[in-house]
Amino acid sequence: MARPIQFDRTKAVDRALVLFWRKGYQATSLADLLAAMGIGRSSFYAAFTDKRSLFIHCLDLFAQRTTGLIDGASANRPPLDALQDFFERSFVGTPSPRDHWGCMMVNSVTELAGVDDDLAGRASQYLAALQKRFQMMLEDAGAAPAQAEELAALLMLINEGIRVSSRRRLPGEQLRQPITATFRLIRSAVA
Amino acid sequence: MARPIQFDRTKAVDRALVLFWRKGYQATSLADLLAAMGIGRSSFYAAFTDKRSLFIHCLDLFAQRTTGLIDGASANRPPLDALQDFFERSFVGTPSPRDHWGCMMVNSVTELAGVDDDLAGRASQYLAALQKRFQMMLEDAGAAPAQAEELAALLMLINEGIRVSSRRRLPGEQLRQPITATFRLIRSAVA
DNA sequence: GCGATAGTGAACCGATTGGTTCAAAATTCA
DNA sequence: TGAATTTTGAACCAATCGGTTCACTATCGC
Repeated sequence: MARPIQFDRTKAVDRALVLFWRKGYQATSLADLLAAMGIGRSSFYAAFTDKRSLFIHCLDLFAQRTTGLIDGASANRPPLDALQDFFERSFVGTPSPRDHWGCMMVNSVTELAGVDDDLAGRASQYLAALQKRFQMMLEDAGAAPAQAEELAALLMLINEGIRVSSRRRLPGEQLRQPITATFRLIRSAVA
Repeated sequence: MARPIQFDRTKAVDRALVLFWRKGYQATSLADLLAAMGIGRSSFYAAFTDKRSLFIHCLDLFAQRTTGLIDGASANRPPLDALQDFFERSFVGTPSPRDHWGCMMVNSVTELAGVDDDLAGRASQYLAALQKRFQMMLEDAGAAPAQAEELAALLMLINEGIRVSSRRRLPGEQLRQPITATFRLIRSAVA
């Protein structure tokens, strides 16, 4: 009865990421993690130090993948189109269950602010970096620096709103329309 | 040394509400609640049944007060002005610490979706009711029904975004500007 | 083959979780 | 005043929390 060989680290992290994403930090127990990752307690602590450390790692990974998602949409396309795509792709045409998990950074901020300010601050920093990205793309689209900053702040508000709303399992229709309206505003302002 | 007489129920509930608002459901322990409310365990369970029941009660109260806040702003004023006030009052000119607590309904949705769907659903319902309120005020301002519905959805997105951002302790400047921009859009669309 | 290393499951740990019990004390009403 | 009724704190409960220890086993380099 050959015992399962050494576990696949990246796959285990992915499983953990999904759990943290869906249920948040506190509601994800060690037992949940071990079951999902398919490893034992001792292996867990040997490989990831801590529940908290693993969470930080997952949050890191999530942020990295999110910016990667923007990069992917930016290939050879007008910056505004890519930006709009980033928002619409999140829930339109994606019948994936992820649609209802929101954004791990937004979730972490709301769950952990005032509880674990270090973790919440990390998540907030990643969101700030994402917002800077919005800003740069708006400048690429021809917006003046001050205008790009203002519009990026508006986009981040919309982004946070979308992630919260998606957790509410609201019909996608209610999300798509405000996005197109916002981008109509942006395009007319930039042009 | 006269023992303190029977505790003030409404004051105790208020203290609990603040705790739940700031730290969320899970991170608020019974010990936290008892200390803040100034009562003993047995009194707690006799009066409020449950931690969960008390939370529901507080969430209820929060939603009720939020709509009350809109009503307060609506007295003898153009509906759009009142609506805009509701958004700007949340963080401008209010040096209160509440500014950084966000919205208990938004917090509850993100924290509890997928963990306690009953509680999360309740919070979501209250948000939906608030959105209906937005919609009615937009209609009062002269918007066509379909347009009012769309703009209300946009406003709810902005609202959720603001509450998340306020938890991040972002400078109020970054919130106020997108709001005025959004209302500029709304006013031009409704007129 | 062998020794070193890495990975593993199970037992165990103290602390904390939300919740119950109960006798004593404070209040109410006659 | 004295009996009935609330209200109270403290002790207690099982369950779960995150984390550690350790002997055993698979793997890898030689």
